[in-house]
Amino acid sequence: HKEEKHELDPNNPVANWIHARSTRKKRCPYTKYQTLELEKEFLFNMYLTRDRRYEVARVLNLTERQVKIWFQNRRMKMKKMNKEKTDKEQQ
Amino acid sequence: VMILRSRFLDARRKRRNFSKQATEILNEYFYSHLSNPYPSEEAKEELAKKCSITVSQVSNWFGNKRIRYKKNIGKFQEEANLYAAKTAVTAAH
DNA sequence: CAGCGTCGTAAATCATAGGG
DNA sequence: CCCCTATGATTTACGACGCT
Repeated sequence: HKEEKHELDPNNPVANWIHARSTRKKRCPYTKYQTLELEKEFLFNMYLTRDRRYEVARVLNLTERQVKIWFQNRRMKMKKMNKEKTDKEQQ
Repeated sequence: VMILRSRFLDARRKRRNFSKQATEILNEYFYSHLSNPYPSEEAKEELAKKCSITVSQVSNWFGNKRIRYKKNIGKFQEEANLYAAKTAVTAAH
């Protein structure tokens, strides 16, 4: 399936690859404190209510969008870890 | 305590480079699908089996390869020619 | 339609393996 | 042994699509 922007240049082998849009925000590594607090919140509940999201974002000086996406990524990470664990147990 | 925990978790990053044969298989796929180097889930499973690595590792390898290739195509030109020639020989039987 | 969910990925960064 | 860079893994940020 398609994702993000595709360039249109017949001669370049990379032309039809997926490319991030130039408007995408550059990845900004979170501080140890921010990550620790996010992990604590995740331990409390894997899914955020709107109020918790607002509060966590305010305290950590992140946007609500960043907090929302952090939780989405964290759930995918957990899923991956669980999969690797069960894969290992199955031979 | 958290320091010890983070050190433990970072231990997951302990790794060995993939075998020469595995890298060979991955590169053959990459360069023979250069216009669309996005293996399907099934293709990833097959590659993982052939390379004796996990599907996640195959995904990581392609993600890293695509970005690093794109960032400096010139640096990979020799490698690209090598695998292109190899594929041509295979196709010629 | 708004809005949050997953899935797969880009791109940057991390941590170290390994070679000179 | 000491750099140094190549390499595999992890971390942010989205686009595409799903469901309600």
